[in-house]
Amino acid sequence: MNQVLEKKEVLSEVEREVIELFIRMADVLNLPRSVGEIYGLLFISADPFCLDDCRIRLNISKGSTSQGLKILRSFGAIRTVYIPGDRKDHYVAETSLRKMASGFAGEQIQPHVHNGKDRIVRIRELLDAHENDDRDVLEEKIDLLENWQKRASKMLPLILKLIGN
Amino acid sequence: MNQVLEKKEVLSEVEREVIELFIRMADVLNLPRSVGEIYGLLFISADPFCLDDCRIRLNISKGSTSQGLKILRSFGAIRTVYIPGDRKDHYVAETSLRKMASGFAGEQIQPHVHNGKDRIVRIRELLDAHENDDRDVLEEKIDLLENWQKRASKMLPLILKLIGN
DNA sequence: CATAATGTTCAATTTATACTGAACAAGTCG
DNA sequence: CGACTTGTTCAGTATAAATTGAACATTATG
Repeated sequence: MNQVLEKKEVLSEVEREVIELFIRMADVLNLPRSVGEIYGLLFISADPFCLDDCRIRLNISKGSTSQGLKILRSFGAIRTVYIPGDRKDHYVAETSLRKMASGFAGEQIQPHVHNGKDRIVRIRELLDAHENDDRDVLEEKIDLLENWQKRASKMLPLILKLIGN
Repeated sequence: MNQVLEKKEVLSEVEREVIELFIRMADVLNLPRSVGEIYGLLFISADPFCLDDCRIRLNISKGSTSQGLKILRSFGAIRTVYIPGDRKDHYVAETSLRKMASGFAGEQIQPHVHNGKDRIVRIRELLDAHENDDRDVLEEKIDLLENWQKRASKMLPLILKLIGN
């Protein structure tokens, strides 16, 4: 019976609009569309949804839904709620901007920043090793790069502070 | 003769590394790879380069180069320098983080924020028009959305201030 | 233990995006 | 003016990324 009814669960216009808003946000943040869809659905819904609820209402695949939930979990944009007597995981949207932003920063931004730092070190090594005609000019550029890098590192926590609660 | 020599201009290891760094940055910022390549090349080079200089050294197409320079110009990441007796435009990388960030914010972020604001207004209209069973809950969610939107709007200039010079 | 429920993984596919290069202005020079 | 230089545009193509769906692992349940 459940299988037959799957298609019936349909989104209201408001729900569709909200989800579209989050699709755009996901795009800006370089996240898959499906992540935006899922978060949007959970955000606008009153009750916790399980994987299949999301899959059916958004009409996306099991794989996408699983991946999307995983990503959302990874930076704390959703959390699970326990529902007695149900084996499935149920999710609700986290609504603390602070939490999500810091999760996102830690998961999706920090790695890049860190990677960049490593790369600059590597570049400096290359520069020191090689005998180069215009080393001074290059050296200055790398200094500038490093300066940016350091500023970026200091900015991140500061921005999170700014966001407040 | 120029055509024959085109291929000779080759990138040093340091140049290649720096360019790769900017390719990564471009990726984080959701910009085409070629934009990162071009900026990286201009950043690390001592002299102004014209479109063809970039194209040849990076071994990318004319179209990509033209588009890439256009994007970089659009948010002030590069500027032209006049070279007497040369009809071509010559570019150098802008190195003021402040300038670039505010250009980027204005060109690539603000439109999305603005678009989001419009969308929220639309959603509120929908909600007011429609007779809905759980309007109160939805209303609350939209309030929250609007709150985020407003905070984001206020944050942008604040962050630019933080960046400093 | 066999069956079912739930979620994950991943190769194949689809979709979105960027890149290419040739055609096309627009301007310059002799 | 006619040939050349320079840069833009855009249809076609290539590339990267997300999605699908079926196979799989894991755990529960009778």
